[in-house]
Amino acid sequence: MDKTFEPKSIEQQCYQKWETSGMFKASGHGDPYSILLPPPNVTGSLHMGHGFQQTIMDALTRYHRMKGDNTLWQVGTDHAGIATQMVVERQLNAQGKTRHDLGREAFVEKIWEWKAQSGGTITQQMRRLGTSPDWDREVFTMDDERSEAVTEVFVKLHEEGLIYRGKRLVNWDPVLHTAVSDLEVLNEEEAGHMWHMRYPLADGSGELVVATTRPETMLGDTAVAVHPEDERYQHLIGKDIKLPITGRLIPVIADDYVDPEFGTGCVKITPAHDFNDYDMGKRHALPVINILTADAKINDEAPQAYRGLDRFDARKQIVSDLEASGHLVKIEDHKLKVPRGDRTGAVIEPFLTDQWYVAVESLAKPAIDAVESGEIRFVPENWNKTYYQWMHNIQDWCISRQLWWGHRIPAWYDEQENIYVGRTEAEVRAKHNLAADITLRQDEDVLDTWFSSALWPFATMGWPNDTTELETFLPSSVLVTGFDIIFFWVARMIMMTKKFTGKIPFKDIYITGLIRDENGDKMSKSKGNVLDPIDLIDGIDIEALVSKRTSGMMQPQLAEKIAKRTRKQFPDGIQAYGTDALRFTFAAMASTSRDISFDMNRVEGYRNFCNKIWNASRFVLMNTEDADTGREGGDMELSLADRWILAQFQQTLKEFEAALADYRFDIAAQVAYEFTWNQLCDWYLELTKPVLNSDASTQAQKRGTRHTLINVLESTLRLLHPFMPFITEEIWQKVAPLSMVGTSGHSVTTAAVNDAAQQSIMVQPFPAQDTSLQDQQVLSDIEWVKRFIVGIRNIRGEMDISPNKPLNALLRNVSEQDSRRMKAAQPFIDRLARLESITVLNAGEQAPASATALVGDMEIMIPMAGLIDKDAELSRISRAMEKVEKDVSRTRGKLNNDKFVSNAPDAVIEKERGKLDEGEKQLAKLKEQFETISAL
RNA sequence: GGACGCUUAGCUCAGUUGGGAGAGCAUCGCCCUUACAAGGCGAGGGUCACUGGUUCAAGUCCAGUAGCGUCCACCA
Repeated sequence: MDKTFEPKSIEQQCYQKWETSGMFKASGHGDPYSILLPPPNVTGSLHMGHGFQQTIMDALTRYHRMKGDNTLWQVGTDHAGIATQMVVERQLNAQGKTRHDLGREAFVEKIWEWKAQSGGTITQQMRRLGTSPDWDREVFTMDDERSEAVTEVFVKLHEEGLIYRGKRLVNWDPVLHTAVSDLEVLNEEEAGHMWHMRYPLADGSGELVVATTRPETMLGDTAVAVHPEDERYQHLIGKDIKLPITGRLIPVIADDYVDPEFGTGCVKITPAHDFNDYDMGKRHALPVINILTADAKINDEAPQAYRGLDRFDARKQIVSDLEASGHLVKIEDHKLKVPRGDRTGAVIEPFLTDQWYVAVESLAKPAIDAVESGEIRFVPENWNKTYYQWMHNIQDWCISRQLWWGHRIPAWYDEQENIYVGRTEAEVRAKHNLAADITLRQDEDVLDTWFSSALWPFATMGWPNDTTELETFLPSSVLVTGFDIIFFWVARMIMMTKKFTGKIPFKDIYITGLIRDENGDKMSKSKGNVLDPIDLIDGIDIEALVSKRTSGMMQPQLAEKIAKRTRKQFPDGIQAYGTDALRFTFAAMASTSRDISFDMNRVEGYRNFCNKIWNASRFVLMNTEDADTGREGGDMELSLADRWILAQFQQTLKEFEAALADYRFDIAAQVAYEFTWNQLCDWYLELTKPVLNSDASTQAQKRGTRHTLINVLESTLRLLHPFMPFITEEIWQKVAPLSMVGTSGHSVTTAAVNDAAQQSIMVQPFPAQDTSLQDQQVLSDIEWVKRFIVGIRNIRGEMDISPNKPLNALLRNVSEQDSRRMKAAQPFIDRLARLESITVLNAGEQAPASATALVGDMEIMIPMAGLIDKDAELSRISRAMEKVEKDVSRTRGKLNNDKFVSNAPDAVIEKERGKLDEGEKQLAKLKEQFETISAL
């Protein structure tokens, strides 16, 4: 084995072996365990959020597969209507063309070409991440079967009256020329103005002043509203206003929606261009005058002078015209929420159009019940509040989009605009007895992408057909996703899956945090702080990184700043850390917090961890290859250390599995890391050396230690495998033949998997918990040994004694237990503390001036002669005394408190008493030492 | 306006049903000891945001304050 771990050399070939051998398939036996991959955009590429969530899903998948479950990770991609259409449109624009130049059919053809070309990117990147979904079951939201499901759901909901077509105000994106749902509109506070405008009464008897943030909409005003009890305006209610510029007459109406305190207390009402005004218009039967075109220019309803102007140019014009005619009272600065499309950033216009809607109220009820009853569980739990809050106020869902890329709506119109909904045109004709000479045209619109996503849990399992997969893998075990799509996706899946299968879509919803940059900022192209998981795996030089971050930008003027910052943060580019280090980092960061600042230092730390595993394995292999590890039998004697590491491993295993059951991947990672590095490497490997390297050890002892060494390593690799698939596989290949693997003859592999697959760690059983190995006596014995060794190391460190210099130790106040432990552990102590001799002093025997360490009541003394700096030792002792004193006085205070003694549980009091006793003894000894040394 | 979250070591974060403040990284000292310098051994470092309450006992429970953040709704 090489001296350092080189991830690049093993990962790709290892993955290929896994994939081709069929080990990613559900085994067909055991309890079903399944996870749905939230389908990424088919033409997208992997970002940190994907890497994070997919690591978690893969860890769960690999863990359950090893546990012997019938494990399926269902994979697929999403057509991502708006996003994908925009990408291809932008490519066309670069050639000076628009999609309209091509026409719908040719444009859609172009998108399919783009999909064919770049559609594999993200799934290839998932492979780099080591994910293990069943690739043979990969689906696409617009493939034939998923499209069939979409049509089926649409038609059925329509038959039940739960999908309807209606003319309403919608959120209109004037750049995309499509309606979007409420969720796709972002309301950000922006600086704007409030214009106060004079509206004269038609009879010339006076005027009122309205305040508005959108003066241009006055062209479509059809009323002015005041509060019914507003005394200032009582006399005006019912009168007519003569609208400036257009000269139209509009009434003054009373409606308690108006807040008399705000603005002037008079509100201009524009039903066609404001949601609240629209409602009020309905209440008062006001006319609805639409003044905008689909690209948000003034239309022909307005006076000639304004026609064709963009709404913001029209605003300027109208304000200046009102000012000229004396109708403008004042302009105030005003902060307001501006609605913008989440894709385009364009200001969204409320716009009156015909759209398709899902009536969600009846679907929401069972979906709420499913969470309230506990059938579906959010993790962390408090996300259910977010869910309830939205579900209880849910509005009908606008599902039609005026795009070309997506599922075409299965509705047809005849020449009289009658609507027919059906699976196909033929079905529609048959059902409604429409003669062949009646021309039908299909609805031009496509469905919201989230409509097909909502069907994911059952559409991926073959619905509407009755399949064994539906029976076996629905509901899935857990959904792993971010809180940003609870409404978009999670809620809608619950509604649709309940509706069409009667089942819940998944049992647990594990909501991950959002990965942010090292400053806690969201990663975005325009901020130039995006990290690509693949770059962390393979590394990237600074020039490539800068050009990646600054190319294809929407705002090229930011490029320079971004380049500068990038060069500062990564002067030497990014190192290649490898997949396992990245995955382990993701796992270790998956705590309960909702924002996760990604810290490059941690990746480096976990890369070092990989190297640690690598080198520990080298050590084990050096000592077990070509040696007798007990695989073929033979006498074995396990040392104290051997039994200790087995007990420690069991403890770790238990905590690890408990953490996974709670989706606490951070704890699981922490526990595994701590065991591997701080127990296995720092102590156990060192403790094997005295056995293996000593001529005094018997064959049985050496065999026992080698046996333990190789098998604990083998088990540890299996423990770590769900997080670190590659390095564990690579090492396991060398370790397994020396260990007991295969000798007991059981494996979780499916019968369909070929023999080569048997040679993989990923289909080995996960380590089994075995309480008989959790020997408390052994654990505390080694605890004692560690304290002994650390005590001496401590003296060395403080006294600047070289670790190489052999020392002679004296012991005083040695109990029977101490003697027993000494006997069992002396070779360990001699080696690790580098002692030349250990002498036990008899009671009353005079000790020379020494530096001292305490292990319980026992004193370890290193005679000072020629070694020790007196002042240093004195300051060391007084520091120790201070610590103990602080503890003792606090404990004594507690025990002197009657209320504590009478109220606290006995166990707690006992513990405190023991602590006090121990502390006082220690203090006495420290004092004695201090005096001895002072006297020198 | 409503809901939710955060504030613990220089940095990034853990801290279960209340019972002796932890990890990684960074810092300081010693060490190329035959697995590993991407390493070993040791050390220093915290008024747990603030105020009050409950309790024998509060980082942990309750109330309030301040700062930061997210989501939802929205007054033209």
